[in-house]
Amino acid sequence: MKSPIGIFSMTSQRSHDDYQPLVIEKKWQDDWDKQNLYLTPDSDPNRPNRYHATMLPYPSGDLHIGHWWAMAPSDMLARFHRMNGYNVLFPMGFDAFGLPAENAAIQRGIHPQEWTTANIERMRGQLKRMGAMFDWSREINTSSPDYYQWTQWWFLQLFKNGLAYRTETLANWCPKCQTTLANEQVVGDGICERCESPVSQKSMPQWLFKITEYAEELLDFSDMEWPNSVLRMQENWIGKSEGAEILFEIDNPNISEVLSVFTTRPDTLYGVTFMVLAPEHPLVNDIINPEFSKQIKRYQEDSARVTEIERQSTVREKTGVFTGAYCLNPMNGEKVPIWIADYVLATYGTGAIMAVPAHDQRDFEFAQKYELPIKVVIAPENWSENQELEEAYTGKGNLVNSQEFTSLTASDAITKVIEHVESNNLGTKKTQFRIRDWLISRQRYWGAPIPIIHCVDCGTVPVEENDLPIKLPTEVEFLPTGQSPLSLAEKFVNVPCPNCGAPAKRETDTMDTFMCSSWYVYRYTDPANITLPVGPDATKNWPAVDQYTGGAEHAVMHLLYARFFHKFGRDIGVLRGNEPFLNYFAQGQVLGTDGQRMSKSRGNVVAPDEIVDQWGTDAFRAHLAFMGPWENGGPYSEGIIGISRWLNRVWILANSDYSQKNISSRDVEFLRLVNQTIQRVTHDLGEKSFNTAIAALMELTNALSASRESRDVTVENWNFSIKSLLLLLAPITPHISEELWRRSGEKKSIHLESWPVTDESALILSEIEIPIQINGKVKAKIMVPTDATEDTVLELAKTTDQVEKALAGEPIKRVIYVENRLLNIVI
RNA sequence: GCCGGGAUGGCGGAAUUGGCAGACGCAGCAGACUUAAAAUCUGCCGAGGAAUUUCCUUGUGUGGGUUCGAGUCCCACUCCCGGCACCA
Repeated sequence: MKSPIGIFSMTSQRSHDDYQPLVIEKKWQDDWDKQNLYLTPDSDPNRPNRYHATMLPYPSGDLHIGHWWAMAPSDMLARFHRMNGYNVLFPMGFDAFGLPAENAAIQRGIHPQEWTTANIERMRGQLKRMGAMFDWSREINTSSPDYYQWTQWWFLQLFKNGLAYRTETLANWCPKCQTTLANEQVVGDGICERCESPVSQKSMPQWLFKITEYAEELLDFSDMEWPNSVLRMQENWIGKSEGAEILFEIDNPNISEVLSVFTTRPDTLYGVTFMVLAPEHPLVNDIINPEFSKQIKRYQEDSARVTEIERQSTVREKTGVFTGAYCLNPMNGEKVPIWIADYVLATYGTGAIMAVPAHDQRDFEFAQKYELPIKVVIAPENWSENQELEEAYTGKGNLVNSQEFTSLTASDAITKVIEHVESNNLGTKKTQFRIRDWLISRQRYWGAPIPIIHCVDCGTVPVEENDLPIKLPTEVEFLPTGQSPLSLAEKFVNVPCPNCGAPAKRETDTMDTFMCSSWYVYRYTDPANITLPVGPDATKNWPAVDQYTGGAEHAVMHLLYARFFHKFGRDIGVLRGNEPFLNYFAQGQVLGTDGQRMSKSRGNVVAPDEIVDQWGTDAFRAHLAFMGPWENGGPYSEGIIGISRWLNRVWILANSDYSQKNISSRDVEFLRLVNQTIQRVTHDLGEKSFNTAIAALMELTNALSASRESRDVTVENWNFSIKSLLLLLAPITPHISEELWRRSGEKKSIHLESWPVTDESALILSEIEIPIQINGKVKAKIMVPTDATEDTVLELAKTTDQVEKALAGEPIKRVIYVENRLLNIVI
């Protein structure tokens, strides 16, 4: 592929120079920088604030096409709103802590700090070449002490409010990254979100945040305009179930503990024929009948060896063993055998279930395998007593075999049974969530240290806020050993207890990097604040992000954590409002031209720098925006040549010395098209439909080319159309727009101009072409006055040859006329 | 299994409320300009047919339906993508 740029003939008869994007792009980027064009004031008396943000990049080394795909249209959107009279904040920064820095540093034998700083330098330059309106005065770097001091501050607030706690817990352990992971970071069939290794389980003391405290509120999406798919993902992840916790007495006078289970189907309580505990359930060892202890032990050991992935496989055949113990059904006192089986998860509900094989497929399969009784208590349609089920019946129906509850509908019975157990202290109504607390401990080096000191006498002591930041020591051996690298840094670890002064030890785990990105959008609004992460003036000016953009792969990670942080921040009086991101738009993912994910091994990586070198930033921006709907993503298209041709035509048009040659009546039509284009582009950019906005601009360009040839509109109208075109282009292709704007004699930047307004009166038509259908098939098209009545149109239609022929004297049964749309004659 | 989204020419895609399917662009074909190429400009471009500047038939994943009229609404299904998954 050879670049057409810069090889245009110099001998052409054109009166202007050629379009050289690289030259003008550099020129204007420097100029904008010099005049601080994109510095955003905290407020502006004449322009309401509007906050746009796009997810900040991880400084991996090079800006890749995914960054462009996410950020270039985001910039167009921010610029569009800026031109529409808002004081738009559109900041940029770097999410700089995290494993890749550490891994790269280990590979290259340099410090993660060095690697990160170099990458940020490089990527900042690449971002500047994008020509976006980023306000660089507010740039943040989450790995700088000025920033992570406040990440630590957030930890302390969570700790002081009882929402951060440390506990020995089974955690997801990535053997390759040598660190624990949050549930949200384990993807697919139990693999690490970062390195794609299979994740195992490991028990160790870990710090967690009680995101579960906010589970209910996190399900309230009422203040948010988000894609439905992302809301449903969060909803599924939070996983609310309503039901009851029911208490079963153990049938053994020596045991005082009761067995508690969670069920969403208290209506099926009379159908319980056995109980199942998870193998790890703490009650197992207490209730076990000694005769059975050997096989129970063996089963527990076996299931501990089975990986979490295998255990959660739905196709795996269910296994279990009888404990020899029984409990009593609280409704009727029936003796119910207690089993253990690993299809019951220790980590959900109470880690124990009441099994109702007739109405739960899993219990049904288990009962069949171990020949346990199956008792129907909800009658399927046309079911007769003692008829055996083929599978569990989970549908609606009325209760049978359920004493006083018999013949109630299942949904009524749920309420009645809950009332019954509550009034008899046999259980309570209960809402259960699937979401677990957020595990934030990482046993790696390149993260913010957790500001906690462990003292033998005082226990877990928070660092004084005045002592922040707790700086990450630089002289540390950070090779992954499974042990926190900070634990080897003696100077760091050994400190006096802030409480009693006795020798104590610092916490040596670092924080999950998702903590850094949970609050970063506020820091942009108040980047220099030295007393708070964000001050009250800033939250007043910028209470929330009005428009957030970024990939949906963060649906249940970043986007959920940030909502949790915001609600917590509100509750401690630091933040305003209920949500961090009022509008969120998830752009799709760009793939290689082969439709596969871009990767070096596949050799299908499209390098943005090369494209910019060859075609220019403006062409690349417009090309990305023109490829298709932003939310779809898809294979990268090679067709940037089309955009390049178009911009070249714009260049020629705007540089033309236009003079009118023919007096005509085309001016009305011409102005209509210009105004229609203003209307379409305004609508489309507002809807983030960049591809159709560009199509409309191309149509206008084509029409202008024709008018340039025919030279039959006034100079005034011509100039108006060119200015309109440049203004409409400004958010999409900021550099060529600026160059041509200034060449037209304007002294101020086009990016300080207002968005053009549609002249509605120019859109009014006196005549319109409408199709004439016979039985729904188009037979003719006729011009009619826009205010024509049905009768007029029908008479006009009848006079056309095609309609006359098609009617062939048949009587007209019916006429449908849609004003200014169509006429359909039914015969 | 559950939740969400999708399927339109050779390709990317367009189509306010049910109202002319295929805008805009790529690729392709033909032409103008040119010594030539690039650039620029013009025309053609879903399929089949009539023997062709026009007209007919057909056509938006499949099968039904509603309607004067369906890419769009309803029912059933197939395939693809994303998420969750023994969650009681």
